[in-house]
Amino acid sequence: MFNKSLKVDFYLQDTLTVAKQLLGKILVIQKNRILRSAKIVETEAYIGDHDPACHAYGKFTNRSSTLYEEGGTIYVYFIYGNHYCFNVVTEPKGKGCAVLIRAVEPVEGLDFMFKKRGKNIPLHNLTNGPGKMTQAMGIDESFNRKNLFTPSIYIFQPDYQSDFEIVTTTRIGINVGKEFPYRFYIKNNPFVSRK
DNA sequence: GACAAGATTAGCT
DNA sequence: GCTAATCTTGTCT
Repeated sequence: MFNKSLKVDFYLQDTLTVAKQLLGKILVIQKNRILRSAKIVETEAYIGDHDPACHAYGKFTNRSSTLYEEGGTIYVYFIYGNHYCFNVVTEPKGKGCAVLIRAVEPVEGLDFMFKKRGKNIPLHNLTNGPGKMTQAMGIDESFNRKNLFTPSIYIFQPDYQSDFEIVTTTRIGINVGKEFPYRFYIKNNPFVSRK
């Protein structure tokens, strides 16, 4: 399976292109001998050079330094005292761009996910939000600055996939840069965080 | 060293 | 729909 991993060229593309093309792809994590995988159903783009909501906008800090790495690097940060957010760095080194994975549809490792999220929650609440999907998949700060080209974490295009429609909207939970239509999700997918 | 804000979530009304 | 919880990061002193 690992040999199907997306190559660095995919992540070096324009950030909006990557954000849209990540929909339908499968994120795989194998850590502590437990495999879990999920289909990406919702993403948001953050673009350093003109986007005030991006952590890399107008500044190079300790936290945002990861965003200036080459496309395919993983950027994980802690927010609101409770949650991790999982991002994929895009474009060539030095650009400061990334795609936030906001929601996924569980494929493998459901036992692991329910154990992490709580045994009695409804299936559709397992991974339908940026903090929820990191908790379910077991993503924490130890993944920050790693890349998506290792057997322990990677993304691939499944062989068979039914067609889907992409919905484009503005992003959620931010106070600046609200006007940019940089959020994308798979229409009618029950794991999308919000309509 | 202090302080405010934040790419969220769960729980209650 | 509204709000508390919770703590890291960046900025200013």
